[in-house]
Amino acid sequence: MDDPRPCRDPKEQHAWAATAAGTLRVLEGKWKIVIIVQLLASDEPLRFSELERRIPGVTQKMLIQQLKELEKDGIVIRTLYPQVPPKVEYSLSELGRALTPSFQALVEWSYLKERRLEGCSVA
Amino acid sequence: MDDPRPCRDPKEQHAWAATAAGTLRVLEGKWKIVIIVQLLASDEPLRFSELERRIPGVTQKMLIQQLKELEKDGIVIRTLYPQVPPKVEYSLSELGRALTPSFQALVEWSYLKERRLEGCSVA
DNA sequence: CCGTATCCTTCTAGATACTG
DNA sequence: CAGTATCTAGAAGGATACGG
Repeated sequence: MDDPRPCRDPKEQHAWAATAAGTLRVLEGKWKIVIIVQLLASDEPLRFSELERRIPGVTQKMLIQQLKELEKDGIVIRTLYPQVPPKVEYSLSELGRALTPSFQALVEWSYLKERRLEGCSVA
Repeated sequence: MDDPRPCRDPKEQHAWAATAAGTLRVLEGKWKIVIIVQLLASDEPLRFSELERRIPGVTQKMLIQQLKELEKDGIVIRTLYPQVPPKVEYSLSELGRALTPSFQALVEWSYLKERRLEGCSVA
């Protein structure tokens, strides 16, 4: 495994850590990870109601709130079709899709952690 | 880039998203990412005071709180040297170090995002 | 040096009801 | 269908003081 550190100079490391942590704060929020994973897992853009259906337990308020923040941060794209009844689709931006490798790695890690918790052989 | 989805069956995708999101909740908390990045960036275990010094803005209370949770979740290891004055070192467990690829990818993504924000050529 | 204990503020999330 | 508007409870975070 490669050295994760872009630089060994302590002051640079510090700046690096701070930047990373700051940027990653856009992923904070109880439902953002699930939303992104659902959009990653889907071939096509998802309608608001479809997201709501796929994310059990979320309320409309929370869903719209987190989607708005993700949109503001340039991660998801909202497309409104001016129809009656209204139709809105959400998809990942290029920046959002660039999260793919990170999420792949995190999902693998989550499997590792789950295996550790259960202490059993899922494989 | 590979398909991030472990399975195309919708029901499996749902379970996958839920599991991942649940597990990743152990990374929630204002200071956990910074703590992990600092420990990843360091060759050696870090003393409590050293972490405090490297994470500007954190209070003792928050630092110890987040460290305790990370320890409870099996990500960091606390080692107490029974001396006077006391010495405590924190390091990453095997599970913690397994976060390396994820964090590498996330840090790269954060660079991408920052470049996007600045609209300039860092490279 | 490495924490605990208290108090206080802010932020988050959820329930519920309503609208173009 | 896809939201908005209020209200409220609780969690998270922070300031400060103290202790082994």
